[in-house]
Amino acid sequence: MTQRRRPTIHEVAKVAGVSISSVSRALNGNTSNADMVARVNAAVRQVGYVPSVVAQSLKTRHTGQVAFAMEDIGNAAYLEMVRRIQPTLRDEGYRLLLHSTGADVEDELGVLASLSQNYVDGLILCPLRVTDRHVEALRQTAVPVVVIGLLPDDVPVDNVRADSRVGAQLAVEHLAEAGARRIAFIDGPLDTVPGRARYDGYRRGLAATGLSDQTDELVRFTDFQFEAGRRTARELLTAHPEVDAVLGANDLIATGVLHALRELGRDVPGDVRVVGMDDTPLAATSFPPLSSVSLGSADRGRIAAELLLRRLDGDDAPPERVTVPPSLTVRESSR
Amino acid sequence: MTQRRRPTIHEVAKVAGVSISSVSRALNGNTSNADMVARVNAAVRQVGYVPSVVAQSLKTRHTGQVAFAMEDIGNAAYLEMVRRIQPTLRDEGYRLLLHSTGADVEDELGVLASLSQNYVDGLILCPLRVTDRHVEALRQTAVPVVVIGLLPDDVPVDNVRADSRVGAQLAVEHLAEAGARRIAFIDGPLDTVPGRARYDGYRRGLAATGLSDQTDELVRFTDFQFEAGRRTARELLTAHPEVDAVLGANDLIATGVLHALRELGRDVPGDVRVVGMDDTPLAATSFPPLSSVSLGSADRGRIAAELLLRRLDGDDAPPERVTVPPSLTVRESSR
DNA sequence: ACACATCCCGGAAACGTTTCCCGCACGTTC
DNA sequence: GAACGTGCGGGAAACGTTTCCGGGATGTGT
Repeated sequence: MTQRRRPTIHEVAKVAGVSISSVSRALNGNTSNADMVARVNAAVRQVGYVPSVVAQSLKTRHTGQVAFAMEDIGNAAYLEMVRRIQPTLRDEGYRLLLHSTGADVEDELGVLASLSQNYVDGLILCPLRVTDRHVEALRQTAVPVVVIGLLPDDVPVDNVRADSRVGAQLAVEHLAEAGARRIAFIDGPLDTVPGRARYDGYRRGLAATGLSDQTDELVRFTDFQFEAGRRTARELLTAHPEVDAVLGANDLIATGVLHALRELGRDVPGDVRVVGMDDTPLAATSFPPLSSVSLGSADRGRIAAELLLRRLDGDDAPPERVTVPPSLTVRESSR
Repeated sequence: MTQRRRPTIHEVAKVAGVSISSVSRALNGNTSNADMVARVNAAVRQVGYVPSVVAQSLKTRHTGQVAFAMEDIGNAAYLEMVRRIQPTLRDEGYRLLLHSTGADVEDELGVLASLSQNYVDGLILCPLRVTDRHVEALRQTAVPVVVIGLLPDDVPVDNVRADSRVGAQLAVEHLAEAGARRIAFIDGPLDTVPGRARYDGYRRGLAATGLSDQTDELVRFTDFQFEAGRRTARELLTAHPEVDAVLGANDLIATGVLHALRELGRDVPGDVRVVGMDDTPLAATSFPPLSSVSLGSADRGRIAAELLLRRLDGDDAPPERVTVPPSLTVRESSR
């Protein structure tokens, strides 16, 4: 554990018998003298030189780092995004900084503010809510930002979004097509962006399938969690035994629904069909395997990373907006 | 989007009418002159100054960054770790860099090597396997490293480990106590660290409960995945219908086992009891809810972060080894 | 053979901080 | 009132790179 100081470019230069400028040029491929390159490389190996990225960053004004900020990496959708963002960035030589904001809007704004400390070259942000202060901060960031999620039209920032409204509609249409007539919906909180969009999609789905005489008596709002889904489904199905299909606003809720149905002795999909949303790994492992609407989390992550990379590459085209279409994966729970 | 250059400490100094040294001192709390502090702060606000962490890093020789490297963040155990590591580090002002190595040992070594680029102050590493080259690299890292997982005794590095051997043994003893006599085991690959340890624990559990006359005919090795578990369980249970309990080497495998049993028309836990390992969220949402051995992923993450923070704080006590004890959560699948 | 363009390499500045060192003003003590 | 210690603030060096610039050597065309 000898803490000898790391060799610098100066030692390399001395050993190779050249100037530090030449070392720098040789290492960065800005020289055509093959002999020089060979000598420098030999010296580098001899002294065990590794460039200091910090010094490089100071000089070149970019860090090779990108941050991804979201509420909680434990959320399956964000997890899928990270899994795609990281390799995409790494292939281009960028490191990924992870920032879980918790449900804290202040913290989210803090991330945006801290960008001017310039330890990152760019940011991918999944905001919980977009407040005026977000918009303000987004307008004047020092580095490129890509936002995943809904964003007002006039914010000049690259934007990748899912279409969970269409996704929910898709699910309702699928259920109706399979013969369901009393389609219940267990949503998350209505004052969240996805909660609202999914509710709208549900209503549109009913309208599109001629079931819109149905009032909201089959709709419940709760948390995007397993237990919440289970409890809520139990109440709903006890009060409305005529329900023949349930859409859960995410896979956790839908899995809770499956449990509730089992407890109530109802067969899935025989008595009641169930569809979830997000198409997380949970959908395939639940019983019965859960039909689920994929909102393309992985794709959104990849696209966001690609958009950001383009910006980092100097592209200054106008901000782009990409909407990833949802797709339904039908499994046994609604077959 | 005016790309005005960010103000530096020099502008602040000019506006405040003091030297840059004084600005630095005032900002870092190294001055006792309250008036000076006030003037500097005013100037900072006026010009909108934010210190460059890169320049600070170059000068102070630490970056405020810590890396966490593991195989795949998609793995629930690693995910739990990250969820604890990140806040723990953040509370002390450190940022977290995420590095998924994929199943690539070279990449893992690359992470270790890149530490000498000193863009991080420390590393938390979950190695897949520990080769001689790992040991060598770990001996001479430039920054503190904490390894989560098994590590040879003579590697002078802080180490946090689970005891998955005892964990597996715990599960077997629990199953035996509940009345099981023919306890099968579906393990991951035997040439992985956890695969080996869990197999050993399984054998010890059989020995401890007087079932060790049982040969390995009830043991299978496959991947740590859902489909693998399902397929393997189907084969195993077809060949050995007398099996009255199955231990899955992780929750994914065990969930696969639950599906297989349902397909074969066997009741859980009536005909066959099932226990998984890792106690991931999946255990609570599967049907029936899965008993599972927690290996304390979250705790391991937290402890690793705390150990690292101590090192970063300058503690040079001898390397520490912490073993987190497993604990069994009994749910319906083995009740 | 001379002028000129071209190419390489070394010196030095710059990136934006922190911190060492020193001079100076001030307060204290005799 | 002079000598001394104390403390505060400014100048400058340093962290480790990249890159601009200029000088010398080399090559080419007439």
